Amino acid sequence: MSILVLPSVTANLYNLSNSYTYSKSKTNNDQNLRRDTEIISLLQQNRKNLKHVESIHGKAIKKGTEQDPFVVFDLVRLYCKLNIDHATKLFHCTHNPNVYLYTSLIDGFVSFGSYSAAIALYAQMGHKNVFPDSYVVTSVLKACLLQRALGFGREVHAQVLKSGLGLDRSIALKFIELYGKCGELEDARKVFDKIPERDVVAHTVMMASYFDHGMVEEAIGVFDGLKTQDTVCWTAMIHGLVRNGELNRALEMFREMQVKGVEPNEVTFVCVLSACSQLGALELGRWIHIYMHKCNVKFNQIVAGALINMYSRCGDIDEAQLLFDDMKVKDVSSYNSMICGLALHGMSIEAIELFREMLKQGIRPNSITFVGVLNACSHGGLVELAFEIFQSMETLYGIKPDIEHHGCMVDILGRVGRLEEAYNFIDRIGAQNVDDKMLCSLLSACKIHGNSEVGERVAKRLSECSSRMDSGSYMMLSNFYASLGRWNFAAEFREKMEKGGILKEPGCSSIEVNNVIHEFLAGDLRHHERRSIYRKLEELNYLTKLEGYSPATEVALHDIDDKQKELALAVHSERLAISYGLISTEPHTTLRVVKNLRICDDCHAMIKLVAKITSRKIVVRDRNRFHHFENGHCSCKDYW
DNA sequence: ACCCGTTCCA
Repeated sequence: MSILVLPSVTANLYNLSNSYTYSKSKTNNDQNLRRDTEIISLLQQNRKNLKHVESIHGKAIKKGTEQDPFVVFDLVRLYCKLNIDHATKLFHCTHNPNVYLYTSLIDGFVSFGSYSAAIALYAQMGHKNVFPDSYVVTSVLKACLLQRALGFGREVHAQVLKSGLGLDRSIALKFIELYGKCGELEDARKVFDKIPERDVVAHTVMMASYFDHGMVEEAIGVFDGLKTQDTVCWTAMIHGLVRNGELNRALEMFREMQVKGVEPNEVTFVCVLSACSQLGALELGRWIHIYMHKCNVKFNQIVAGALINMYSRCGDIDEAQLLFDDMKVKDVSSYNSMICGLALHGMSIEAIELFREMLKQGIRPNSITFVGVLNACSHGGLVELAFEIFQSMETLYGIKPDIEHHGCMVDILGRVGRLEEAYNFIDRIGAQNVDDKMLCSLLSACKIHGNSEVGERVAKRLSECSSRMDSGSYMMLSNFYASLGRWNFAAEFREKMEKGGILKEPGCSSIEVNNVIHEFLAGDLRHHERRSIYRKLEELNYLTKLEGYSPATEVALHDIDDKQKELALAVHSERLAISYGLISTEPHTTLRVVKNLRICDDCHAMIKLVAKITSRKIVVRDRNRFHHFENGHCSCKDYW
């Protein structure tokens, strides 16, 4: 069968005649014959190509079967995937569209991101006296939850209860999801509790809703309420724990899943790899990588990206690079993972070269790409290049810089000491592009460069956005004033923080030894080998002082005497983690430490010497980037 | 005739 190609199909397409009726000779009483099977099977075979679908549509018009509800239905569904405007026009040319046709176009709008159009169409359906079925309701609820249209969702709920569709399973699932996404957990729970046969899917939806809002224990309660959990349910559990920062619990769950004999799938592995990335658990990550091959996991783009991310965030940028080079098909996310990884390791030139390579391959950068590239510029001190790229975002790639990108620019200017410029930049970009993170970064730069004049202006501005300040901002302000010796101001911000019920995020470092993550807080005495750890630390203090290390007491900012300051510094969490690493691993083993805050000058200076004295490579990931210490030097060249 | 819940990079 050849495809009839009309010269200007699209032009004629929507002048549909009103005369469509089957003549007696073409129909009999069998409903199945009341459809143009030829057109439908043609559409089945040519679903991917807009031109082909258009010409089949033309053929239907010629045959006079273009109002056949089955033909229109298939056409609208295909057009929805190919060209939403075609779908809309065809819909409006259809006489008395039935509920199926409404469903297809509503689904089309949803996948196109036009949620309000989907909702409007559903409302219009009511006015045309077309009665909803369970499918169209689930479709419009999908639009409601993505649009967070809680009010309309409630109207639909009332309608559904009246119409008798209230007991439908898929509708109930969507209501749980809608209420869950909108933060109405009690309503979500009510729907969940009313489902007569709560299966694993309903439990999974309810669980994910709790996790979305940080209600970890409630989510676990729902999970435990099931007798048997399947792969997806376990995965939702692991993902929920990861999202809520319960990384070790997530890994425990993964182990338990294996004990119970439930096969993980590629989604499970992506979640587990994310936990490894955040923990810096390289050995475990490597083991999982090997294990994935045994589980016949599909290595799709997301899985590959998760692996690249894991290796680079765990400090093994070479392995990340090898994986990236091996990828046959690379999309924008693959490049983003690698660019961000290189930036994290301070490999600015490599990151920017990769960005150029990506452009050469014709891959369009997105907003995340630029965060990575600008971060790379920041770590390399490449100010002018950063401005060039920043400007090109909108002019060349049509991407409006958001708050994150503006933050990178402030960071870059601050780091190289162009503080006045950075301040003017913030003034220029408008309040909607300024956040406390950005002001903190500039204030930190002012402190490092000893510019109290700009610093005070920034501090004033930062303290004015107290409504959305976190512990980092308060500590920054307190430390800034302390560095000027203005102890009363310093104390005031600490008090404000305590009164506001905001807890200081404690410095925490972790190190992986034999697949176990050991965590240390500053001055931590919980570890069972604490005696040996502190003995090692004392030895290191002694040896590094011989090498010329002198504790820079001004970085410890309490109003206490110098000896006390030295003591406070001496037990910073990263030092404990390194001491433990030294006593628990073979000589020459690389130590990898992950710290949740930024490393301080003093620890940085000391670790350089520790690496030299012990002939170890020491890799530290802090909040911002990696530091590779070796033989008395750091890969960041003391610039971070 | 429309299809259940879980995924990386800032």
